[in-house]
Amino acid sequence: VPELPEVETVRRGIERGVLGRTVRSIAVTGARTVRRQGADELRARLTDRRFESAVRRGKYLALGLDDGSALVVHLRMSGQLLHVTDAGQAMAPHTHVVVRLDDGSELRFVDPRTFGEMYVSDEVGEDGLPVELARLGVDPIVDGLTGAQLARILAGRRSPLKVALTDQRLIAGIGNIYADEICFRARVRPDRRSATIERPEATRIAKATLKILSDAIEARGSSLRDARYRDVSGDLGNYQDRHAVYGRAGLACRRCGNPIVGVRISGRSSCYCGHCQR
DNA sequence: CGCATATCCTGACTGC
DNA sequence: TGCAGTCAGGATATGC
Repeated sequence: VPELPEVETVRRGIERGVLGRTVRSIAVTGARTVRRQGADELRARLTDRRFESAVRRGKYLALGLDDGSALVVHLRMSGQLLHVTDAGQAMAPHTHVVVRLDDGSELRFVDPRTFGEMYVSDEVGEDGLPVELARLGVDPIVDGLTGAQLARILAGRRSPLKVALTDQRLIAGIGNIYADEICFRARVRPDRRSATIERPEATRIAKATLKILSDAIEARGSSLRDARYRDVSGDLGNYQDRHAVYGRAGLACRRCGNPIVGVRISGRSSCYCGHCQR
């Protein structure tokens, strides 16, 4: 379940190992991964291009190419973008796209559930961001997030706080896991109506957002038990060990010892401490 | 318009 | 032990 910290970890791996490399050839074996353009189009746009930059916004990666276009990648639920230095290494099951680079290494897109996708965007702004990603809201790590900003975002919304936190058009990069963790750290229940969040609470939520996301990036993301998430080197993240509420329904709260409550908010499983969070 | 729900998909887990 | 059924969720389309 890659969210902002996982995608940022992947971005950093790409930045270290792939920038400056040129695409020799690509092989597409999973049509759904390239559904936006099709295999032929992707091959035509990528072949002989050199990777020059790696930009992230929310959960999207945009890998800038030397002709001004960008390879856009979204991992969705189960996608992995691996940088395999030994091309002889066996293909993982559900490898849908292989991009062969001029140093003999390969970028491999692996995705059991096939929700993830990649395509090449022509319209890329000065900031390296494809124009169609402008619909995304504020990225808490790239842009920062203040209490005042968050208060404006939440004002007048009748839906639960968690719905706003995970709405990519408002704030980009937070998914189900980090939304619950942020609410716990801010001591606010995720099912509170956004409009009822008071200014001091908005400040706490904004600060918790920056702290949780940057700690998670430092820990190289969260890899759950069933998790597909791995970084470009195939390594797991460590932040799952520090989850306070996510996936801990029925277990004792690490702060107060009361059982963590599991509920469904807008169709998504959610966990919070009924004692620590108001 | 705003918010809720269904959909895509495979693998891990649950229960009989 | 085996197997059917359930759950997981990011983004988007559709429904109320």
